[in-house]
Amino acid sequence: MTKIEAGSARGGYHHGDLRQAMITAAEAVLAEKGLAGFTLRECARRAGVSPAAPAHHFGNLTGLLTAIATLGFDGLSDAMEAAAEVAACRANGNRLAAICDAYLATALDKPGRFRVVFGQMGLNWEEPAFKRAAGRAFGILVRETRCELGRESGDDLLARHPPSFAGEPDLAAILFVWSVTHGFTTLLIDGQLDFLAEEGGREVLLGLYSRQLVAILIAALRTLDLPPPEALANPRGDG
Amino acid sequence: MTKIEAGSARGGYHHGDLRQAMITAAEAVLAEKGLAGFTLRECARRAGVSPAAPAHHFGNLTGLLTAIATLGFDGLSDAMEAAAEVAACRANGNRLAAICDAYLATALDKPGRFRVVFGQMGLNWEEPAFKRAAGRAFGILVRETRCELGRESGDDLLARHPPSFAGEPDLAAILFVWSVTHGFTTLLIDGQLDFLAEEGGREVLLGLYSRQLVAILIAALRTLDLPPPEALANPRGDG
DNA sequence: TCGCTATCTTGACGACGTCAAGATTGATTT
DNA sequence: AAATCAATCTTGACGTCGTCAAGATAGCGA
Repeated sequence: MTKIEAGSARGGYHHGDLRQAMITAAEAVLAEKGLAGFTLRECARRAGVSPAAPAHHFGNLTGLLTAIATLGFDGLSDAMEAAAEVAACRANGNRLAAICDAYLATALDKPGRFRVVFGQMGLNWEEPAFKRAAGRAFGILVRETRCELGRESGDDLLARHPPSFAGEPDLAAILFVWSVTHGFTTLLIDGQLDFLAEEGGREVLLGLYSRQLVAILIAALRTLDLPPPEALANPRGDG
Repeated sequence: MTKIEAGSARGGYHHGDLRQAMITAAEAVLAEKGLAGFTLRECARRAGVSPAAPAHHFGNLTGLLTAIATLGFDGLSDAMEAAAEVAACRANGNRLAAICDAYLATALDKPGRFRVVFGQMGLNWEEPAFKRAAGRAFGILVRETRCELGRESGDDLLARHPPSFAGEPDLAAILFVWSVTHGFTTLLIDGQLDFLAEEGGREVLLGLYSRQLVAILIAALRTLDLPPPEALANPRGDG
């Protein structure tokens, strides 16, 4: 249960730092029971507080989930930055590949938190801290994808107000990278690939992802050398 | 509300075809309120039946969701088969690209149903009908990916008992296709890309997916010409 | 016609998120 | 130092949820 000592911080009526205690409890619940068993009342119980107390700090359940999701985006950003840094120091290391690996690793490390971020629980996208965290994570993806494509790190896409990516030539590549990474991660996390790994466990799939899928992704970005987008326009002929 | 006429089929105490009525009601609820507002009681209400009635047909909420998910997989399979058929008849049509488009289109057409299939609601994977439907959908993906790769449609991967894909050389390509498609679909459905489409709406992103992302995917499969897997082994040099 | 069994209702249980009203306390002001 | 105030937390309640046990109903075969 990992019950936080009841009424911690300051022994009595007032908790002292309930906001942090709630977040800690929430992460513990997510780690133990996953998103399915996640409950506001349970988190309040672990924080040693009545069910109505968190309302003053988070408004409602959505507020708490948004706070968790903010942590999730920040954790994702930190992991990606660290992985890119390590890869950059290694000979033949690839920053973008490292980021893709870090994305999956982060999700596997804290699946519940990942599901809060990218699930369908309805977060508060107007929360400034949350918006900032999400923008940072996406910004890393944008930067590293363009770096891999050999682009100069000219204008920061996220700095535009409003962020209009309509004419951005690299947007397709960026979303391609994100789609592969997020798609595989989601499929694996949600158990959709379990029927493939009955004997070998998840290690086989992890290796497949890290060694083959990401390799295909990187190779595709390199060999195709996408823009100008006219070169890609309708090679399928069914439009 | 689209309330089904109370106690339909046969006017009285017994409904007559409650199972189908519940599924119909469930799909209506999903279409109107989405997965968030989905409730067993609400479905029973629309079917004109008490909250405990569905238990005899579905066991519990998971059973109803599994039935919906089975429909979801079947709808996905039907859409992919039809799209592939159409693409095959067109000059320069690409079956795999058509399948990727159909995947996204199906999800956009019935987002609630899609979220039941691929969400984290906990389905009953032991249900034979559900397993069969899921296997059919995955089989289509396998078949079309191998077709695109120029493989002979030799052994049916899904026919193996148990289905061991460990040594399957095309598995990476198959999962790559699924990851791209599922990843973009999930990101779009769950609103993660909304901040990109403030002015252009979703049409811009749809066009980007259909014309560029899928094109990159197909081109990658063609140019890379993956196996033997040794050719791909560790081109990143960080393993 | 008589049961038998599947089907559906009723009533209840505990758990959930949330709200209104009241209690408590730390901080600010006088 | 005393008084005041705003923030914080509790209590109790409301409606809704999924699920269960027990009883009512009705289609169906013997």
